[in-house]
Amino acid sequence: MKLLPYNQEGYQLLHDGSLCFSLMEQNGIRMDVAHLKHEYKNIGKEIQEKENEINVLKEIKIWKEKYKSKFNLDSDAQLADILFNELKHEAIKLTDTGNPSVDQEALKALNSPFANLILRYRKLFKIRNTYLKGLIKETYNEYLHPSINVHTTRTYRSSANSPNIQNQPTRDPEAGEVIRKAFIPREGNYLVCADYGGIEVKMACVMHQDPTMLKYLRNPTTADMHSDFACLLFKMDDIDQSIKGEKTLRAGTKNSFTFPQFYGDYYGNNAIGLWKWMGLTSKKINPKEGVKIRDDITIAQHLINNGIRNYKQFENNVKLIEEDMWKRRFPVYKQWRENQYKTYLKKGFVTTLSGFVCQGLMDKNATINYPIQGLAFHCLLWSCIQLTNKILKQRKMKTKLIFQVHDEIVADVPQEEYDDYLELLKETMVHDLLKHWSFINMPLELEVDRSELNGNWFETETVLHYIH
DNA sequence: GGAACTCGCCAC
DNA sequence: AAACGTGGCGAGTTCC
Repeated sequence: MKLLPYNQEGYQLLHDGSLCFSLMEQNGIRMDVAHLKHEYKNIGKEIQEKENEINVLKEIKIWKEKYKSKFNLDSDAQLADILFNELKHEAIKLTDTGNPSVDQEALKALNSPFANLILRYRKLFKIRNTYLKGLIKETYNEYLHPSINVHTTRTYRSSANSPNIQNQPTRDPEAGEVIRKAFIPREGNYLVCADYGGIEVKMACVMHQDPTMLKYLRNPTTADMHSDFACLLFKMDDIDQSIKGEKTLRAGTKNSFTFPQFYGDYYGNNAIGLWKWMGLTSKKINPKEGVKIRDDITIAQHLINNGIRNYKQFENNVKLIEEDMWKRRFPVYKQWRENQYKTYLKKGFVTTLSGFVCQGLMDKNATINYPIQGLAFHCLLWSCIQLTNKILKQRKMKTKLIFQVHDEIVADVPQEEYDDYLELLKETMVHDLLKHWSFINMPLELEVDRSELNGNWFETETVLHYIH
């Protein structure tokens, strides 16, 4: 895969972007080394405890008898052999190469003390060996200087290594706390995290200009795409996000239907995901199971009341909503997708609006997704460059950009510069970008989270939600 | 002893 | 007819 600027603008973006990121690398991230070392020991003890608990189980006896001195708790191949050959469990899923899988989903399905302990052990092992170990290794004089690359991805996104600053845990609260508490601002500073809301969906829309999607994106306070699809999928009149179960259904729709559909997924996978989000554990529908919606009834009971009595019928509804989505709601978007692929077949490449060529062997999804991901990231890259220029040249501020995660910029900001920096973010990431790329014909959203003064990356609060 | 592979899992 | 996009990395494993 060759990376290739399409025009002068593309070239300049990578040139300035490289310089900007190189400065970020120099700035570095302040780390709480004592915390890292303390947690490394702490988690180590927990790992040892789990090992001890696992070691007395009957499954381990069988495992050790078979593998003798080669016994290795960290070997997935051995684990699969014991579970599926020796203990005759049924494999519920296979790996890419056709072997029985022992990933999280497969082990959860076994629902045994042994499988659950392995999962717990793995999680702790990951926190210690991938994250804590990597952070300790790469921290010099209390600062971390991750490498940021702009030349490694087919999509023209960035990547990061040593360590990968772009995949630090956050969704799992336990891992998030252990790791993100180690990231701290300089003395007297805040960590300020600014991210674009829905930038990929917006950049897709910039290209396809589907009128229905435009309407959603131009009316963010009154229209909500994910709620609308949730209503169709679950046969509800509306979604009340103040009800916990209904909020979950909306989140499930977003994560298991809308976004995967945009990436090129289909109803079959979506239905499996949605079933889990509802809290249903087997393909046989159980009216007592599932999240509670309004009037305190389960989603399973609600579906039954509305004529969906089994998984197959639910999957069929997802199929109907998929058709509705592309044929009736977003026909222009659908046509644009077809045209992307046709263009590629004819010319051998597609381009991004930021000035790059996507070429090489691509399947249909790639011709659709690469230009979207690239352009979305280039919104952030452009903002990083402008922010850096303003901070250094125009304002001579002490604020430092320290890293970036695709659609989020993290800065280390002195208390006295905080108000100015917040204004700079709004001006640059929203107003200036809209002027710079006038093809962006919809509002942009900016969310800013801030740590406490002398706080850390784990304990942050939202200080701004800006739409313009 | 290192390269290349598999698997699993973290992020957007 | 088939069916989810982009990365990095630790550990195990296989091969040379």
